[in-house]
Amino acid sequence: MNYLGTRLRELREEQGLLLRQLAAQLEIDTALLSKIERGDRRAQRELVPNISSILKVKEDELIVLWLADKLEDVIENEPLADKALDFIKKETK
Amino acid sequence: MNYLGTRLRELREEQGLLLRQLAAQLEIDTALLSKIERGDRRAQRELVPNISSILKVKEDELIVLWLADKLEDVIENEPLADKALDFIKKETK
DNA sequence: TTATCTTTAGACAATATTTGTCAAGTCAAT
DNA sequence: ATTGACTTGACAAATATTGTCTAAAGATAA
Repeated sequence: MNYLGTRLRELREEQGLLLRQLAAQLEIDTALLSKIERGDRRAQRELVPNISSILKVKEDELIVLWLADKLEDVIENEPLADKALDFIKKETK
Repeated sequence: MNYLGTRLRELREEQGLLLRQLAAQLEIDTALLSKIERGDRRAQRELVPNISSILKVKEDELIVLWLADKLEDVIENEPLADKALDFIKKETK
């Protein structure tokens, strides 16, 4: 899964921006942005606010997606993922 | 939070084992085991099955705790943690 | 108190993982 | 066939994590 990257590509295309244009604004390499959108790399946490302001979308939305990607990285291929999620939801409440 | 380490210490003490005894069986350094129990280090994923067999507790229980610790590492200090957890629970269902 | 045993702390080393870069590649449209 | 947009793969650089060693702290008994 790649929630953030998928959403970024969607937003970028909606706004008719090229990878290199958005990459330039974010001051990152075009290839890296391509990888982020495709889920080959994760965006740095600090990049998310920049992205949200450039693409004019609520920061919270993107942070949730970024976190979801990170959570997925932890639980992928883990049969007990669901139990762990329940556990932690219960614990942190 | 340190779910796994807390539980390990509990189990080890119940069984009257010293750090160095358990560490020896796990073939890890005593100081490292101390850190794991105290949450200063995370156990390696592959260690969990060994631990469960030595302490004679169901592997699943410890894996859930290990995963919970890892999930916590991702969401700690994140105000949107709860939303991300909900999101991913919904998505992976 | 001192001697001994267990556990912890801290600095550092060793490893592993993640992120970033570059150059070359594909693919579509012209 | 050239150009422009994007992707890929190998590698480098940067970060993060895990492990080790030594000394210190804490407890307890002699």
